[in-house]
Amino acid sequence: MRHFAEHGYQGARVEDVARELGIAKGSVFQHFGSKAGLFLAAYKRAVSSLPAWLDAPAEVVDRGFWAVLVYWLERTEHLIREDWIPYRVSLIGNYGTDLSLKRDINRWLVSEDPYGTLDFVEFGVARGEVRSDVEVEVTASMLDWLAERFQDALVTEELDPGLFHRHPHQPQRRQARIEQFAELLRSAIGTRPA
Amino acid sequence: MRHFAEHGYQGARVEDVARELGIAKGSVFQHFGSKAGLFLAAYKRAVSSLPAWLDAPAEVVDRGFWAVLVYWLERTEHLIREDWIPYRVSLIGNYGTDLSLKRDINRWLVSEDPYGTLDFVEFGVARGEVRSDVEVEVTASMLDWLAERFQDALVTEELDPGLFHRHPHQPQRRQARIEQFAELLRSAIGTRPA
DNA sequence: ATTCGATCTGACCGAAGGTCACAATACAAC
DNA sequence: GTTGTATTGTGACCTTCGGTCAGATCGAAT
Repeated sequence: MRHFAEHGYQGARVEDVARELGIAKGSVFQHFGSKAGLFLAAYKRAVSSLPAWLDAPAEVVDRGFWAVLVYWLERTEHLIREDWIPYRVSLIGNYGTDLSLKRDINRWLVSEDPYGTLDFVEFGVARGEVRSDVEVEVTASMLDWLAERFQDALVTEELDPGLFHRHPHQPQRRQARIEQFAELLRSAIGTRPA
Repeated sequence: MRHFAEHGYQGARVEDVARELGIAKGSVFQHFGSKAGLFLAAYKRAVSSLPAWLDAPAEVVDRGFWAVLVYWLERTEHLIREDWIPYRVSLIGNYGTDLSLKRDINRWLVSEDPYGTLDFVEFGVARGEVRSDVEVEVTASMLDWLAERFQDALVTEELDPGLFHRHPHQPQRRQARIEQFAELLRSAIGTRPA
């Protein structure tokens, strides 16, 4: 994980990873089959170590779906500074490998749902905070896509369409963006006010 | 473009591209500097060849923002079948290269806005069909992200099953998906009914 | 025809993913 | 402890492919 996080997928060399682990290059291929297999294992570990939506503190969860959403949006930057390696690996897996590996990654994401997005959406629907007139899967996909992309933009200039990094050092703007984003999301998938 | 579309980024070999063009490998590097440079050029061409939002037929544009949106959502599948190469190249650029190349791609997308998303959103705001209580950039980013992702899902359904979808391809649900997607988007960024 | 810069060429290089015959180790049976 | 077998580890070697460069070729100006 660390090596991929530091060097990217292409930039990471299997032999270096092996040397750091004190084993021979051949052993890495013995265990993981290929560089892609090695990365996939690292990716799964990285993503599994990240918090799921409903892992927010109990008092936040008690306040409901939207409190949890805003909690994580605001918390992302913090988490990344504390523990940037899994985020970086996840970013690389999402955008920086190749399509066949991306397919394996996606299959895994769909089957494992490591962030518990489906649970989270169902939690929101059960509380009457998320609309139920659209299939849960569609809502969950939308939340997945947008939250992932928004976090990625928040975190890295590589994927930022100018939202956060165009004007450096404007924390109040960042906060405004988070609020606007949550507002758009609330409008999209929240229950309509009567 | 064709070669990248058929083989992916990693799978495309510069020498093969050169041979197909009837020139020497060295010449490719002369012109484009590197494989990444070659791909970037192909990517720009591919995306530039795709229609912008407001390139929809005049009578559709006359019917407003949401008519244009639905027009393109429904038309995408057609376009992809007629002319899959640029879509595939765009997909590869979005997910299948590496982060440093992705950075260049993103810079270009932000500076060129090849789909004219900002124009399109401003068009919608001017007609009172898109909300104006949120910064245009945020709205445009959201539209960009979702439309891109939606399109990718359609492309990969045809070209690379299992890459994006929670569910296997179900043609009869296609229309429903498009409608739900448009509905979510309308809720998110449309003007609120009074 | 000559000159000279721009462009093209392909043999060559080096890096890195991947292989495999052999070595080392672990473990079971006696 | 010894022997036999299976599992795991090793690193020299192979192949592929992005990238380089010295020389060849082209083309416009004189």
